[in-house]
Amino acid sequence: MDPTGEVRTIGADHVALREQVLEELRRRIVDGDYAQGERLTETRLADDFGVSRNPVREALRVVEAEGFVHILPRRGAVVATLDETAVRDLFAVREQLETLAAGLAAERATQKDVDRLRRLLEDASAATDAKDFDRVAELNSAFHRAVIDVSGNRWLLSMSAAMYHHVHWVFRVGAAQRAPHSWEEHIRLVDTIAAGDREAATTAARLHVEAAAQAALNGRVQRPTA
Amino acid sequence: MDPTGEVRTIGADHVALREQVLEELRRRIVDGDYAQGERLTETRLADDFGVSRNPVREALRVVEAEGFVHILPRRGAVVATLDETAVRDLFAVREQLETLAAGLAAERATQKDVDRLRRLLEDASAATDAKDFDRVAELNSAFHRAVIDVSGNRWLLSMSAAMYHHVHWVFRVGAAQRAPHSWEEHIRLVDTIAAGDREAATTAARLHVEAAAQAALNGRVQRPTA
Amino acid sequence: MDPTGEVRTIGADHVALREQVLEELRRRIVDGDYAQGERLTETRLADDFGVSRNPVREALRVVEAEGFVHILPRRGAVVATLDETAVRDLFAVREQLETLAAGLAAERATQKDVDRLRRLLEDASAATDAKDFDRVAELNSAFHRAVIDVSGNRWLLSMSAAMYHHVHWVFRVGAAQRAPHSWEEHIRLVDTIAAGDREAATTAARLHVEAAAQAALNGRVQRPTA
Amino acid sequence: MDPTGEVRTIGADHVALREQVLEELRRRIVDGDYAQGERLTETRLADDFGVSRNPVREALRVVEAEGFVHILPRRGAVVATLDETAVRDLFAVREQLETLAAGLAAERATQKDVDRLRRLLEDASAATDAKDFDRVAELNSAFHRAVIDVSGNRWLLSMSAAMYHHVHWVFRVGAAQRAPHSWEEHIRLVDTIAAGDREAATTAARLHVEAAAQAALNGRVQRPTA
DNA sequence: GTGGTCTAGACCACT
DNA sequence: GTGGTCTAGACCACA
Repeated sequence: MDPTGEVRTIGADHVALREQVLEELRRRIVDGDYAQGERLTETRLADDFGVSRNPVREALRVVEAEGFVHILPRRGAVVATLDETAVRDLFAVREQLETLAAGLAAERATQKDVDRLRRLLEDASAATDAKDFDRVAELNSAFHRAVIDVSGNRWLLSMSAAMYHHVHWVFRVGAAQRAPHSWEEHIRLVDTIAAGDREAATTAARLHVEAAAQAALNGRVQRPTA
Repeated sequence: MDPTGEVRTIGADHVALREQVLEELRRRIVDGDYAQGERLTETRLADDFGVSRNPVREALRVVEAEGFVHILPRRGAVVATLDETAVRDLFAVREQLETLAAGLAAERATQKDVDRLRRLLEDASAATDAKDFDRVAELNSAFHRAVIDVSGNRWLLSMSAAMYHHVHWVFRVGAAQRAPHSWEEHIRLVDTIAAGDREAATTAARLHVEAAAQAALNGRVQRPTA
Repeated sequence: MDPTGEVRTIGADHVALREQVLEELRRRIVDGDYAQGERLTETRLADDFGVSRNPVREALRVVEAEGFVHILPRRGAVVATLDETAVRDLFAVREQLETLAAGLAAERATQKDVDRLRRLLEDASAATDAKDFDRVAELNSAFHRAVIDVSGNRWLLSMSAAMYHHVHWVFRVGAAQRAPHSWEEHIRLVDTIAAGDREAATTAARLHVEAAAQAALNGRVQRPTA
Repeated sequence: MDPTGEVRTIGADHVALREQVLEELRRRIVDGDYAQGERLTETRLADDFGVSRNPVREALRVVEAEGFVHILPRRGAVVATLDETAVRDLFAVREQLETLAAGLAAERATQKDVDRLRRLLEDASAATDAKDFDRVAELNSAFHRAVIDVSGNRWLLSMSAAMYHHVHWVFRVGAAQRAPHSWEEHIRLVDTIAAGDREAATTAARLHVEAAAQAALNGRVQRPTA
């Protein structure tokens, strides 16, 4: 997100409690610490995080808008459930957004952008060799965010942020075995972007998402809780 | 939206303050009551709405997530700016989501769904004749939401909610003259959905969004406010 | 400082901007990034840290109380100068405080306390072998703080905090060659504490500080700037 | 304190608001106007002193560093509590610093220094006869500061400033009956300093502090306030 | 609703 | 003009 690598000041780095709560809450859902269908009361979350209920409330509004929880009036929040329909719907949308991103990226990518993408591929390759699968998952998200970044479309950027968290979620609670395979598709995608071939990039993105959807829907483990 | 038509209880009808604040806040931005670039302090909003600052804070997190305002750490909220790039980006994403919705709707629409869509078209026609343009704009959003509803994809539904508010915004602060024209495209779209022709529906949606984008980008009035 | 190793919550970990500015400011002085005698304007520091001037002002009051800067009325802050007298004065005071601490520690140390001290000695030994001198300096401060912690005297604790930052400063801008030697003295000190011998502990502390003072005064590099 | 006796300009006399707030705040704590354990909100202090909250905040940082209040993150300031342990710890440290000061003073005192000390003793004697106990307490602090001043150790000077305010605090909230007695010990101390006898001065200082500690710990009135 | 925290801006004294 | 000082106002978090 900050490709310049410049030194950040204290002021810019300082994050509000609300923000930290938001990230930790999202992480716990995505990582399955808070299971699907689990009831999340404000008090419980406030205790878990060692803060008062106010920052918790604001964080809950955001994860609700992102679709991670449902908030029932006067009944509190419940972690959303990833049933097959939800996953299918998610990937259908993802395909549309990602093909658009790939096409735009192919038109706009500079050499620097391509270098950045290739570097992510190399890092992922190294992490895969080292069997550091958490890092691989992280780099997967980073790669797709980078493509969207290159596309230059700010709406894609803001809409896809929540989407990739969900994609991550699907694979965390599902199967991780697809990791090695997907990176070959990533390489093809970067090649088409580097070639500036919009058509080919769009197709490469479509194939990648369709393969990912296939994997997600087959490999899924049903674990709705409570 | 509530096809059951059953009587709702008081408890179910009650909407949280936060929710009312959210809708009114969004309305004021979309209607231009709060101009682009305008600074929105929590205290001012709390006064405007006659509530305490807490529900205002939570509503602000949501409109931020929806892209209507930017929140600067320790500096407060500022209404987002609809420059040409933002509009272009918005319509590029809209095209992807709406073509997907149209294709899915063509596959899944029942006779009842088609009737519902046609009824909206008729209402809009009547409203146009009556020169009730606010109602027309409202029906425009309702129509597109209905198509997405028919598509049955819940992700589309949740992602597009914020999107249509933005589309609405673009036309409010831009030009409204496109209204009569767009309904002819809507009729064609419903015809293709009724015919169950996915391909044709996708194309009809694309043409519609492209025409809308064209209109939005040409008719746009520059009114960024300090 | 937190020997229990328990998980800290977000709320407890969150630090005010003022606090971060304070630590970074102190670090930059101790590390020589801000040289002795250098003028520190509030604006410059605010820019350096990317914050407004208010947290900077509050941090300046603290480093002034700690003796790192002098604040001239309506003239701003200047980094203090470590001349020979200052170093001599510092070590004279340190001797008094550290001999008291050692004596009290000998009287009160539990087995757990002794284990903690020995662990620090081992860590330092490892860091010395690894030639990680920054870590050695850090462990040096940690060791002395631990002794004072064991002494149970809260006044010693609060007064010595600033003092050890100064000691660190003296060695950073002076010579680092004393590191290996001092740890032998530390070992002797821990042995006397473990034996519960107040007299011997007091003596060991005195000898250690005197040797450190000797080293500091001989090895000192004169670098007052501006 | 200003032996030159020259006329001071207006500029030099002007003290920053922050400084005045600091001294008044410290005075009110030491005099018990703000009781132990009392909560001190910024707004309240700002009102009490008729200034804005900013100089109050800066003063609070200083009294915190001096140990008069504890500042809880995001919760505000509370006046510290003088329980028996705190007093005992304080006097243990005081003994170390004061014996050092006495020894150094014995080595370095000029005739002028000795005269200055004797004059303070006479003033105190007069004030005691006049039963002006506030003045006596003030002269007590002035005497000890003068000894440290004569010692020439600037670290002692800066560290002991806060310490004597605390000593003063202990006697204000405790018992004042020790005043007459302590001056005899002061006289002996000055005699040893005048004689240039480091050993004897150190001993005299130790006996004095031990007697003071004894008095403080016995005469203490328990008044921790909610 | 109260209170801590930070920012922006105005004042004013020394260059 | 530069820079320390203070005030006003607003965000953020707690109860």
